[in-house]
Amino acid sequence: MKIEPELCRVEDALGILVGKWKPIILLHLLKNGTQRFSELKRNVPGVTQKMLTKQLRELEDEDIIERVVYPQVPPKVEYSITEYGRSLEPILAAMHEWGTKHTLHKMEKLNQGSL
Amino acid sequence: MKIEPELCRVEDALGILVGKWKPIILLHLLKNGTQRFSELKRNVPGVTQKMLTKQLRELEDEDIIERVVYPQVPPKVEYSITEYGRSLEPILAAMHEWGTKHTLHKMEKLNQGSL
DNA sequence: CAGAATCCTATTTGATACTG
DNA sequence: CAGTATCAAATAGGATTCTG
Repeated sequence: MKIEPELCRVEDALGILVGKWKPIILLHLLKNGTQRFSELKRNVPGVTQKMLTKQLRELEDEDIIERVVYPQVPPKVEYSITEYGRSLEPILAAMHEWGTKHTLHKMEKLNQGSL
Repeated sequence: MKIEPELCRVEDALGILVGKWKPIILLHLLKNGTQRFSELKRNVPGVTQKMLTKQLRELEDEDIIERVVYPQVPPKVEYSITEYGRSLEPILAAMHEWGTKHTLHKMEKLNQGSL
């Protein structure tokens, strides 16, 4: 690698991924494809409607996900990853892989402390 | 890829990288090796002493960077990336690369709007 | 169903002054 | 030089209620 700190664009990707519920939202859309608001709400345990709406809007504003409203009663809104959003997948995968190892790293550290 | 949302460990890496000054701090340490507090302060434009200290401490707590204090007057404290911290480099590189493309993406979007 | 609106708490970041 | 300490501002997150 060679990233010049002055030309750093790390924040662009980071800013999009940051948000308490964004990674899990993205993973669900990546895995399951299109999902309704209520499906996401079920699949993202603990999220409130307000926060789910907010995080979805922010992802939509960045063209990472697409929002389709079906004009009917009761309302139906579907969310899906855009092609552009799918380009974040390698980053999520890399972080997930790192996190898996990180869990081990922390356990080793704890064990050292108790020896 | 195949990340099961239920087993998601994305947050581990994300949590470490999140912080207004952390990416740039890491890039400087990755590029320039060991650096003193005052050097980092110079190299990270706009950061206050308080925030620099805080972000460095958090990275240190996660074993991403190492802090070495030389017991002398005036004080001298050096920071460097740990081997473990260096394992984050591919993630930073991936985000930087994505961010570079993202800049182009945004420009295209703006151009579309003005056509 | 998929939200919008309001109110509230918690966390993050920053400005400034002080210190061994 | 490399911090601490204090206070204030900004942002993120959450609980609850209401609605087409």
